[in-house]
Amino acid sequence: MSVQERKERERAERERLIVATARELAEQQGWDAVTTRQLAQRIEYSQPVLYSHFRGKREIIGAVALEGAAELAVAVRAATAAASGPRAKVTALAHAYLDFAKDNPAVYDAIFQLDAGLAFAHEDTPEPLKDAFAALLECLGQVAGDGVHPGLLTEVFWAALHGVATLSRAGRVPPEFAEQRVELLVDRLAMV
Amino acid sequence: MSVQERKERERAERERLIVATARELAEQQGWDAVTTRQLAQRIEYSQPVLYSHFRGKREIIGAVALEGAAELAVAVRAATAAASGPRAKVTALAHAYLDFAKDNPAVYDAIFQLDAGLAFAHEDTPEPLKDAFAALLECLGQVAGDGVHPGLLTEVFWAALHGVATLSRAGRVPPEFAEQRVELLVDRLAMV
DNA sequence: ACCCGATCCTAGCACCGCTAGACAACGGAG
DNA sequence: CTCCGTTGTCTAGCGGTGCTAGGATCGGGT
Repeated sequence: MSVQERKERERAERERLIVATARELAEQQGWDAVTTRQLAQRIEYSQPVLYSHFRGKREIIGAVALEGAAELAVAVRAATAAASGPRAKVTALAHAYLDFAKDNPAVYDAIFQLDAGLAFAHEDTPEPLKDAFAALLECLGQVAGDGVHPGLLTEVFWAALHGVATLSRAGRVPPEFAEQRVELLVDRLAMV
Repeated sequence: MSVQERKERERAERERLIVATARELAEQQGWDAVTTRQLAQRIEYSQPVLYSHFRGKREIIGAVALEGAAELAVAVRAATAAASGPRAKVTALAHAYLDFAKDNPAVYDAIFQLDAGLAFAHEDTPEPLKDAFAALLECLGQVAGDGVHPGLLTEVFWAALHGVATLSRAGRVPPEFAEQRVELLVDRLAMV
């Protein structure tokens, strides 16, 4: 059955190629430029090949989103682990989150902005998404303060970060006071 | 010149019809259903007529966005004016904002989510957008606290509201604790 | 009454996501 | 070694999108 195994390996490899190419193209030229024709040409296959791996374009975006969510969780955990003291940890988390959004705008859009057919806040939420939320919760749950549910504070803090991320990237808020905004968020929302 | 005036009036009337129809269709069936063909059919004109009023679809979305921003400003001002005391005013503002987002999802998307080619945070920002921000500033500027720039707090509070609005509408956060989230936001971000 | 400009529509372009059906390549059976 | 059947891939095309060129038609000014 070595033949079949080889084919499966090649197939998995090609699937990774599709996702990586979609991501790369989206970061370079925006998601509008990620058409099935363009994508097929870049991976040097014809369009229908895409549909033998994914049900449609949405599912490709979804794959990029899951990959990105996993990376976001890693980035957040690394940042909080490197900082010492609750306040520094929360500040590091905020920066890690906002930096991820700034450095990977297309991926961030795939996760949160575009409808990639992802379920959230249910038991059938994909693992990477739950894990990304868990990464936030691990840090923020410790600074919720008395009488405040850790999950609730995490949701609100996350929402605030998400708001800052999207509004600043869309130019809806001036970029020069980014640092002060983070400070204000940390000072007031977290009880440290 | 009465003839020319009548024509101008009819033209302005038709422009309003286009915007109103686009908005209605978007709220009913989502922006995806707002195609130039569908829109043209609803106003009982052919497609090219749309392009004699607007440069393209983006500009139509932009018109809906501006209309919505003006309404949002009105709603926020009405809510804060009706409440007495700083804390009640801020809470009312938050509810007015989130209710607007919930009740007019398509319009809210036009303002903040879709790229309608609108400039923000510049001097050439359209008046309704500046005014909507001013409406937030009028209330939140009074609860910034010592040493915090009113504009900065307004931006952060606005971002938090925006985050809550988008994440809850996309089902990325459970709906049952909406009230508690608002309370937490008001309690911590505003100095009241 | 005629002309001419404004106004509107038909038809079409290039692109999109997606799919049916033809075709080739290749492992396994006789 | 040959033939068959499956598996995989491609070409071609469908119905849709935003947008526009060019012709017809209507109506006010002379």
